[in-house]
Amino acid sequence: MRIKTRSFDLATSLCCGQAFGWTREGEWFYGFVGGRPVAVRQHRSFIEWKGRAAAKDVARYFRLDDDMPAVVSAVGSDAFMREAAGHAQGLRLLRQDPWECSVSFICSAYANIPRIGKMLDNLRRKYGKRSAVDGVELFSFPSPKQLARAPAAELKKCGLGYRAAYVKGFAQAVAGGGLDFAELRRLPYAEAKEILLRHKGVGEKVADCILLFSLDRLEAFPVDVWIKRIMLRHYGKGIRRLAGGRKPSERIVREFAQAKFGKHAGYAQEFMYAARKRVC
DNA sequence: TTGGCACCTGGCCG
DNA sequence: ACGGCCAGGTGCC
Repeated sequence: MRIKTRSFDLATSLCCGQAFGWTREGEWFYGFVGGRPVAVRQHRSFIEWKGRAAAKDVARYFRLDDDMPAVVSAVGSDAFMREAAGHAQGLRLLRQDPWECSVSFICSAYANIPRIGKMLDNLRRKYGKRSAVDGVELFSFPSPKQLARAPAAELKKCGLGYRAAYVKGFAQAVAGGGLDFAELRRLPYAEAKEILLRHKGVGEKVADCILLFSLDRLEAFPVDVWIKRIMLRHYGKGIRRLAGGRKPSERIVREFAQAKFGKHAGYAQEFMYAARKRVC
């Protein structure tokens, strides 16, 4: 099956660090869309895939509903951001599953990218269901129930370390109905974030990642060490003014960015991150 | 509200 | 080889 696209680049979107579940073999990417195992590739302006995923789920996952020229013009109010967006051509945010996205970023704390990928892969292999597409073996992401009942020591052995307790607690909240993603999706940014922050292992940055990558809150602006560095380099003057002489905190950087880039601030963050080696 | 420190663990560096 | 250092943050004081 295939879908025609515009302003879309599959590899850029899948490899910019927002999702961890994809493995690449040549031009094909293997992973899950809408719970279904798929192999996806880009051919000219088409997204092409093998597997039983529905076209509407593919379009939804890759956010083909976003109007990219409008997004770029909304966030590109200065030369630096326009240049960053230019180097990140075709990058889309992905609309990920909130549960998997939450666990992914809870695991991201104080780890590096290869290690985060390893932790999540270990969880899939230990608790997920095995399937295959095109002869390639794939494991689904474990359900909240599965991780809720897994012994913390077992999660630790997947390489989660001290994050095991956070993941287990979060899984119990989701499995037990104490956290409802469908409800979060309906709430405004600040209210949804406040609820996420109640859970151990979810701080400001992780909450913003969950909101941006899975709950359609495009005004979320996750501030990690990279983004903070880039923001201070290019907007240091304005940020320090907002900080009122104090050392700029992550919160100040985020508030500055949200005020400057507006309701699509999250895209500005992704453009900067993707272009960091080129222009930052 | 802000600032500072410890943290599981695996991969990299010297 | 093998010990020290650091990593996409968070909890806690």
